Amino acid sequence: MYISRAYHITASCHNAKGMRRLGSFLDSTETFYDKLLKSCDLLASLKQIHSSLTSSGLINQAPHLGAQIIIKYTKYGEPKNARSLFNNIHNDKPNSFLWNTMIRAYANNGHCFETLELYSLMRRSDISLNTYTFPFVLKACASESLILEGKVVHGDVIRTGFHSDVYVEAALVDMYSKCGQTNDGRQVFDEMSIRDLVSWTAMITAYEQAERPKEALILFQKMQQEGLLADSVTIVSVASAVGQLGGATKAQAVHGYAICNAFLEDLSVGNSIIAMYAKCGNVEQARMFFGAMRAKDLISWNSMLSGYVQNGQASEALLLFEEMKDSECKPNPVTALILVSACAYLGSRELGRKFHDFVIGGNIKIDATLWNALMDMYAKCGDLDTAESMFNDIHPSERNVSSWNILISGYGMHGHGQKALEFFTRMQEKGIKPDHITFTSILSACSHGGLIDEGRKCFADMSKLSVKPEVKHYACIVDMLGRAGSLYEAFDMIRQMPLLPNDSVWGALLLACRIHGNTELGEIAANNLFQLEPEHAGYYVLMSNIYAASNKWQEVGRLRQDMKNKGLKKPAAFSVIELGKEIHGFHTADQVNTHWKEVYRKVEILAAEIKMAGYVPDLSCTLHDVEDEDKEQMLYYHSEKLAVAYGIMKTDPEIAIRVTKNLRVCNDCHSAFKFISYIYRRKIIIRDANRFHHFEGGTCSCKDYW
DNA sequence: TTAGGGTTAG
Repeated sequence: MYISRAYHITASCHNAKGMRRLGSFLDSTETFYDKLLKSCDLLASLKQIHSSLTSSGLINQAPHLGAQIIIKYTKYGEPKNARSLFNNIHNDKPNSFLWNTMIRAYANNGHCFETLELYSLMRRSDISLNTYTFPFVLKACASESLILEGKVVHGDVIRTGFHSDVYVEAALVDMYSKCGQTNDGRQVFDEMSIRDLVSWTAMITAYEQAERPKEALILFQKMQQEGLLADSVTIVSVASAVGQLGGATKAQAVHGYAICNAFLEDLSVGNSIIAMYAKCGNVEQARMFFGAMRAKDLISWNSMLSGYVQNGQASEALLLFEEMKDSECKPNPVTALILVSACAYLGSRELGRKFHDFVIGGNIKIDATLWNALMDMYAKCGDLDTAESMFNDIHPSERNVSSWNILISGYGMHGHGQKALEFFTRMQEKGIKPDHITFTSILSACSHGGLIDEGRKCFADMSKLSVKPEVKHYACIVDMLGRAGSLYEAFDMIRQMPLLPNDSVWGALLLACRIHGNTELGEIAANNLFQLEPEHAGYYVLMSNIYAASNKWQEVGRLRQDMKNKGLKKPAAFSVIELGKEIHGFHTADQVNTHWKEVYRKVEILAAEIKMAGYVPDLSCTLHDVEDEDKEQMLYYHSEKLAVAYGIMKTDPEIAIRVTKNLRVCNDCHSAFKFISYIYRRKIIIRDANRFHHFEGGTCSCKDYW
């Protein structure tokens, strides 16, 4: 209708009055189209409006209308239509606005390379770049971590004299940060003459993303000292930084700050608080907060699920997922990723398969990350055949370093050190460069598989492949040497390491001293550990074990008193056995499990049988200063023995018994299971911490038990 | 005559 009126008016436009009528009609037409475009949310309607504007010629006279169509086309997944419209608009004068609009549409919808291509055309044309151009282009560089292109744009910013614009500067800080060049971002930030809230937040976020939470929080303090008040975006980053740093008081303070400033109305703040509490280890507080939230979105659910898994409460995550199914939020690939890792943590192949089916049935898109997570789950659950066949299903060009790492780590943790080494060699032959995770996995594989010389060689390879050894790599090599009995070589390694040894390094040495009964080095390791981790009960228990094994009961008593004074409790051992779809758990000396009496009887019968076959109880595996007969009795009721006994009672002989323990399997149980696997001709698979022990025919796959 | 920079699960 408007268009036919336009022709009518144009036809009568032969005097001044007619011209005025035309002018006011065009104005009202523009307003009309403007409103129409703002409310348009259908591609078909958009195409109609586009066609009307083109046939009326208005498209060339009102660039802001063309701009809206360009933005909407790109948003609706039609960037080609947007670009063709952009190419066909003919303005009398060069129009930076339209160029910026097209660049912005590309950048905001993930078309990074098109953004840069158009920017490059713009630079070479006579269209002038302005302060609006750069933030879009920098965003595109940031999204793909294109640091070289980002630096070229930075050069352009300086050359064109727009380096003092507060928007451009914030975008530069963000670009450097997202490209991993935090210090360069800081330099831009320091050279700014005016810093507003967004620039401060960009820099705080940069430190948080670079896992430099201390610097993020120092900057946050400084910002407040300069009189700027945080907004909800700032608080999200601050909450993440506190989560990385840990600390209950700080977390409470951030939560309080959010309440006082009414930031909790913003869902992203609430979500970041869930993650913050969970990362600080306060999963109960996270759950309370989550439960009290009036509105929850998918990220709230995923944050809580992930919080449980991070804190080793994978079963809680699975229970929460049941609640999620009744909510309005539908699981996405991130939910699947979290749940698959929960199954991996539990070592439950049954559950893992269930989730794999759920992912397929629920049409959840499996990307490379989720595929790798599924592979990892199968590997951790001991199903290496499925893991390897999934690996083979990935197109060779799409196998990334993580895919290789998962297999190396999978074979390694199951005691197949040689197989892990084969994959380590193969990945290099295929031109994939091992990273720090590859080396942690391969060193651990050598340790678990008793391949000491190969392990030494891999450690030496690190510098050849320019991977700098980190503290965790030293922990692996100390563990490997220590378990193999080269205690003094391990100790020398610690003394010579160029980094400060942490608790895992000294912990590896302490464990080795426990294995090989070395009180002297054990005390050195323990004293370091008591300084580094005074609240960690496990180290006191290990040292007590060393003393107990050499009958130093006075020292055992002293350590126990220490623990008592500090309010530390020996971590409770817990073992889980999966029987079909049921999961049964046992504590040490469990008298709570409904079947405990019959399980005790079975365990006593087992003990008598294996003794006849030559099993000798390792009495050093109990802490107590009691008669040997009582000690032996105590050994029987270790959680893993109860779980295995239950498995023998309840499963068919051809089925493998799969038990997962939260702490390391004790030496006595390790030896007992060899005998049980022999006498009962049963396959027994025990998972402790991050290693598996496959018992069959009287032997174990691992070579790192004494 | 219209446009711009910093945020949460993985």
